[in-house]
Amino acid sequence: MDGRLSLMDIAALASLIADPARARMLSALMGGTALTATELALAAGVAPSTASSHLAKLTDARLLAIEKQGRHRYFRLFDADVASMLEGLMEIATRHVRTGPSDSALREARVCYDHLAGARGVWLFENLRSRDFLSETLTITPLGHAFFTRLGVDVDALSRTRRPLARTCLDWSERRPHLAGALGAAILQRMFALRWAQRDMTSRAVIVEAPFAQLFTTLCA
Amino acid sequence: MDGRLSLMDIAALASLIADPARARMLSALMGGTALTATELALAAGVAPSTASSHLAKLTDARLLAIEKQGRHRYFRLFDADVASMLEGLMEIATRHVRTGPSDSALREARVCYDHLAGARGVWLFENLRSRDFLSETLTITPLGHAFFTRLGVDVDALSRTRRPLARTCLDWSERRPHLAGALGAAILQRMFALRWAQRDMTSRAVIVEAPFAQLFTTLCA
DNA sequence: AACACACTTCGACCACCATCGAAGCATCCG
DNA sequence: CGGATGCTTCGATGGTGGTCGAAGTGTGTT
Repeated sequence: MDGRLSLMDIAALASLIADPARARMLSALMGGTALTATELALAAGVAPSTASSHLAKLTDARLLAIEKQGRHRYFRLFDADVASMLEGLMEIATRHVRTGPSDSALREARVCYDHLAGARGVWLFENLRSRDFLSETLTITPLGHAFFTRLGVDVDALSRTRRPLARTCLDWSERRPHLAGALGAAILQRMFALRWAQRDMTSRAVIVEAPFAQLFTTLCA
Repeated sequence: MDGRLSLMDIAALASLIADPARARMLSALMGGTALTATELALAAGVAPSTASSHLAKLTDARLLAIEKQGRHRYFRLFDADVASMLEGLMEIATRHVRTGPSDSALREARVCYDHLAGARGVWLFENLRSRDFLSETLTITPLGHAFFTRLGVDVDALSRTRRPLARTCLDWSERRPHLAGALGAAILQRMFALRWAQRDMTSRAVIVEAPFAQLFTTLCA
């Protein structure tokens, strides 16, 4: 609303997340896809008017960003840092819970904002590192450039964007890093396009096709 | 209270942090030193009875741990993961605030739970990496082992503890990683012992002595 | 044994804010 | 130019939870 950048303390930020309806909205948006106000109202289980009030607050605080499109307003997480902060909260919130069967799929593979997380995400990152496609400082090596191009990722186009190319993000289920940033997002997109994986429509889970590891390894050669 | 591990959702966790008094307590404990209930009541600006109620909730949720000592009860952050989660919140909460003069000391050097953060913390970590004292997977190299021993850190003793030896922690002011884990904590301890740095008693700030970088470099040789 | 100190429990009070429905705007469609 | 859809604003309501002081419990001190 007001254009000024708001000074926020940690309590004010936490109170935004502390409301169950808002938390459900944020969780829904952790999937990375932008959703309309109506969809978010449904996800949160509140009336449209209530949802509207919540969304205004989250947008004001720059936790969410709006993309207007026709008569729809699509809400998404403001950026990957917000997603990362939310993952950090989840890590603590779920730390004492021993994995129930319900979320085993999430632990296996899930979307973290716009890149791959979970066991498969960590596996992917460690593979890229050990094959020397990514240097220790997370720059793309010549070897990696060739590989990503084979995968269908336009590395040069990515590096022209303002977004950092490769970053790590601590995985709350594996407690080891996985790949984030523009490259992480692009890889997941290619995985979907190549049918190596597909989204579960009802959650953040990603269903990775069985021969994924083999396909990946083949492409490396 | 109850011995069972509580299932918590992200909203419940956030609501614990959302109260201003509790947030002030947590911030005070980010300094790493354990504090008594009375001290925390003072820091939060509430009556002892109110503070007691807050502290019970935070302890129940395993955000805090208690150390009984005589007729005092010392409260501290449960572990480094909790501290890291709080840093993540701070990163988002302060992201649009351009550095006021008041916190320039904090940006320069501060305690993050029990290790060094801020510009000096990031500098330290990058130095240890580039001198190959720490490998890319954050294990201690033979070269590093010798250096840390010279510094007065008993690496072998540290590696016998359950705590991970070296981890990274994203610095909210620098937005690059600094060193956490048992090694990070031990190094800061040695810096205090060697008078390379000293704590500011009123905040998380750390006053690093001017010749620190030179002393450090000399020891590397 | 008596006192002082550190902290907790209890009960009453009050403020904040999430919630809803109804009505108001805005945008697209026929 | 209606009419429908998507979303927001407004006003009223109610519950949750933070707050304090006073009294209670336990632990050292003299």
